[in-house]
Amino acid sequence: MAGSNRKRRQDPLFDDDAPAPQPARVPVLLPYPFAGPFDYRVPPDLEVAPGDLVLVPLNRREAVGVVWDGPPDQSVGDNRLRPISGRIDGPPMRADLRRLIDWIAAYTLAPPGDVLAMALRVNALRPDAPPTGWRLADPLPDTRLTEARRSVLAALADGQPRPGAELARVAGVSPGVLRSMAEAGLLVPTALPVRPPFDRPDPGHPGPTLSPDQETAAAALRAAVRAGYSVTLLDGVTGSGKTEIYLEAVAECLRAGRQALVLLPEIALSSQWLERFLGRFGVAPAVWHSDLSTKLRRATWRAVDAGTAPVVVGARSALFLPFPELGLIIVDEEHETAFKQEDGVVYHARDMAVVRARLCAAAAVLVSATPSLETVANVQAGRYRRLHLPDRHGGASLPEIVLLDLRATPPERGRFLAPPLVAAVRAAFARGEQAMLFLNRRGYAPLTLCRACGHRMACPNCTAWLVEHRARAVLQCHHCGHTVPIPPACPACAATHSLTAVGPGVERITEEAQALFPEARTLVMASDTLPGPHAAAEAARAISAREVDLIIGTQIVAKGWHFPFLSVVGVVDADLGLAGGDLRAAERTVQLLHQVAGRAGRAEAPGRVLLQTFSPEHPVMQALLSGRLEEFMTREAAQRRPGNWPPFGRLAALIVSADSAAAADTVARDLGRAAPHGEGIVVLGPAPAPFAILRGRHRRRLLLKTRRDIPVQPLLRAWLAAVPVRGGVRVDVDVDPVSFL
DNA sequence: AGCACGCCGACT
DNA sequence: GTCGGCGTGCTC
Repeated sequence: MAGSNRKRRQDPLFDDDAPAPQPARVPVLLPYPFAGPFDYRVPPDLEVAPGDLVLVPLNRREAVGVVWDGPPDQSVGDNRLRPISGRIDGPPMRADLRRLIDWIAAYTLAPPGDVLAMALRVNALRPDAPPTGWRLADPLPDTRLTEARRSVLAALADGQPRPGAELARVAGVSPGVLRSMAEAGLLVPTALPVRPPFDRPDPGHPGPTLSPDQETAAAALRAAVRAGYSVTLLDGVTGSGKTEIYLEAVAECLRAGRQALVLLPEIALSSQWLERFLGRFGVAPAVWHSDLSTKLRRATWRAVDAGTAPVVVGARSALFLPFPELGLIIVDEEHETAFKQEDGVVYHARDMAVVRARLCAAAAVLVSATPSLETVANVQAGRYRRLHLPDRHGGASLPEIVLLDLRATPPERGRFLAPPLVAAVRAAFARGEQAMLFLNRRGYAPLTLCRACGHRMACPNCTAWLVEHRARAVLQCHHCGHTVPIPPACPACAATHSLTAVGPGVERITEEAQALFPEARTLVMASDTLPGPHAAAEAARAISAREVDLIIGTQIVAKGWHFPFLSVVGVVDADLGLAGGDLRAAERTVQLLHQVAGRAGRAEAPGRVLLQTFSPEHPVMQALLSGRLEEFMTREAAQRRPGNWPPFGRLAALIVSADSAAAADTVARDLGRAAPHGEGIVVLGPAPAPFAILRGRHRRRLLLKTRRDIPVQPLLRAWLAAVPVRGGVRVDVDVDPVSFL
């Protein structure tokens, strides 16, 4: 505000004839990894204010930047200052979004420019955006008109600009005619008016009837939406109707004339969610994800900015959309690790959603059947409120959980489905119901070894085995994508017919299932068999239409689907996620398996879930068996508290990576020596990162663990500044790491 | 991130 | 003899 003369107020202190107080220099944030904004000189004929998009000279080129806030840093002398080239038309970036960018940069230690780059990638209004439509020149030049040109003029006679493709079609001319008319000065390129591309959801549209419990929760959320900033955890078992409840909060937000954002972990798999939204409001919401078409992206961005997209459902990046009136952010499946962005700027969309809510005075609602320990800790500390739903809604009972001890009832040799599971699937088919087999592993087999010499097929770039994909006849690394044809002989000992698949993937389970149930119509759901939203939506439709008997899938089958005829779910390897000493392995396994189990028996048919395990006595299995998840999470939390592990302490990881092990070791050792120390501060490592070699780079890891009242960012900044990092070596920072890869 | 400058290999 | 590989350095 101060310093902007765009809106010159009648101020007695200023002589109206004198130039308005325009600062000589302003900070401009550029979408590049610099430590902070650069100062630029403001030319006398230009008026800029914070948030304006500007074109500036940078080195030997022009760059797009955003005029930032606060005083310029003055570290560069006036003589070295270069002038802003010009303002870019279009709405400025609003203050709350600028604060969000600053906040994320400060918290994650990412260069602010890198965070800005994410927000600008979301911005569909680039300076090179082509004109989006045509209107008639005024006045019209006096030119001879052909018949084709006359029909174009007729099509534009109502004064409404039209997009080129539409105009050519309506006028019945080729696009070339429009081009030549533009050259002749008859047509002028013009921005199309913001058409509301999204219908206004009607909060009064009759939705489903809520149970008394649901109505109580909905009323609490409505009140929260009216009250400004707050964070509420909405939790309850799968099937308790959480979606219906938070859609009431969305309705209340709409009644208040504000916008709502719903973040889903996997927007590509949201077809059923959209149907429920449609059922509640009668119209579809705006959808946002990274591979929207340019046209739809632009329309959506503009509509959000203009406030004519009242509800947006989207993936992580929707957090950076320019909502002018954001009143509510829902984070559905808040425990999902998909909300953590792992490359580039490393941030957790759930936590940043809470930050944005605070900056916008909006309500945040975190939704999950199995809330993360972080969120539960925030509830217990009084920072978040909690709305708990005790029951499944609509009379459907929770599925019966059965533990299948693989030691007691092992599968046949070379098979992976134990007889009781086979029998349960067969029984479901006999009743005309559907069954699902869940295994969180793509491909045919996770390991290939030579029976003759014991050689294991490993990735040359990563510390990982190659996964066999038999249908494509290749071995593939799931970390770097390295792919080789299945070799005809062992590469180590040259023995033929000696390579053996070890362990199952969904492909192998499919093979086994087809042998066991040859009459069943089988559908495989994995990220590589369902490429994109349409394939996933089509699969969901086929299942709901009972065109499928058996569903075999990886974790994408767990995501919120509602399959009314599915009554038996078999978990092929319930122990899978527990291996490897990850801090969150148990928590994540409970969350994933509970979610998978929730797919069974949501309608009339009661569900049965069979978990194949080698350790039925494991607390994770016992928690799933008893359904007392909260108790389990409390015990899990109790184990983390004494060592100050998250959520009771703070954690940050430094990943050192280099082309050579020696270079990585040197920097890792230097970091180890310069490690911060003090009361409540612990540094673990350096140690080889769990994938010691990834994509050909050698990786070492250090962990900084502090008491919760000690902020890690200043420690990290000082630490990194103390250790010079030479060329070819990178040190990546991950504040609040969720995975330990 | 770009885009330059800067020193060592296979080509018109 | 040049074109060109990408290593590292700088950008208000």
